[in-house]
Amino acid sequence: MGTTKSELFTARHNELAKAAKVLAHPARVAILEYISKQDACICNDLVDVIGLSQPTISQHLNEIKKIDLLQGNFEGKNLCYCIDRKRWQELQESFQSFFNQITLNCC
Amino acid sequence: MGTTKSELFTARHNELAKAAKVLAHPARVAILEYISKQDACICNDLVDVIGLSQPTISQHLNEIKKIDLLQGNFEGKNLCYCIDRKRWQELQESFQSFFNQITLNCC
DNA sequence: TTGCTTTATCGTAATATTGCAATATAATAA
DNA sequence: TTATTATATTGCAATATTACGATAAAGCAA
Repeated sequence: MGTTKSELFTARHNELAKAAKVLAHPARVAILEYISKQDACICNDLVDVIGLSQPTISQHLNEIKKIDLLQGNFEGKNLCYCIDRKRWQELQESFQSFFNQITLNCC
Repeated sequence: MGTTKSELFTARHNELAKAAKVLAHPARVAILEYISKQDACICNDLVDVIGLSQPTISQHLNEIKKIDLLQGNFEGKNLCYCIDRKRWQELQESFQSFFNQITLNCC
């Protein structure tokens, strides 16, 4: 118990849920918003901008990376994180088509 | 520890995260999709359709209710759950504007 | 009334998430 | 070489989530 029974659901449902899980923390929403507005991003900025500790920020970045939303390139000692636009768009379309499928209402 | 530090984030970020959290479980995605396609919905259907126990379904419905996405009316002994279209649209717009705000990319 | 059906709630176990101090790693700067 | 800086990883504590059996509540059917 305590574990999601993923085997009961379709791949599409599991994937949407997985993406939503990443957005299910305000820090990650804020991080994504911040990165999306920078033309260069250094993680250490994030510690100041977000207000969580460096390990915690690093952990959140990792969650975002897991769904392939981040491209990260080391530029010397600095790490430049960017949004993977293609993946971003994919997710956008997933959410969009989920929200668009409402048709009928009985009440 | 273990608790999200909501006070660090804007209301908008917290609210988007809260909505995302509801979508962050495939059962709830499936439930919402199912309800949205019915013109009448009885919870007991969901137990068969989803494949989780009745208490678990009831719990998931409660999570969805918490963000005001469901209207529920008892019709005799049966409970008719419906999507609250207005709220649904609100959330759709929140996600849409979040995904639309990507502007620059450094990589 | 008794029994049946439907949904909600309680209690609890298993697992996941959040957060951070401490530490490790790896590159640059002096 | 020895700092210094930036990021990642480890380990752990606190809390949250997921799931379900048992039970309660509330209506209908007989």
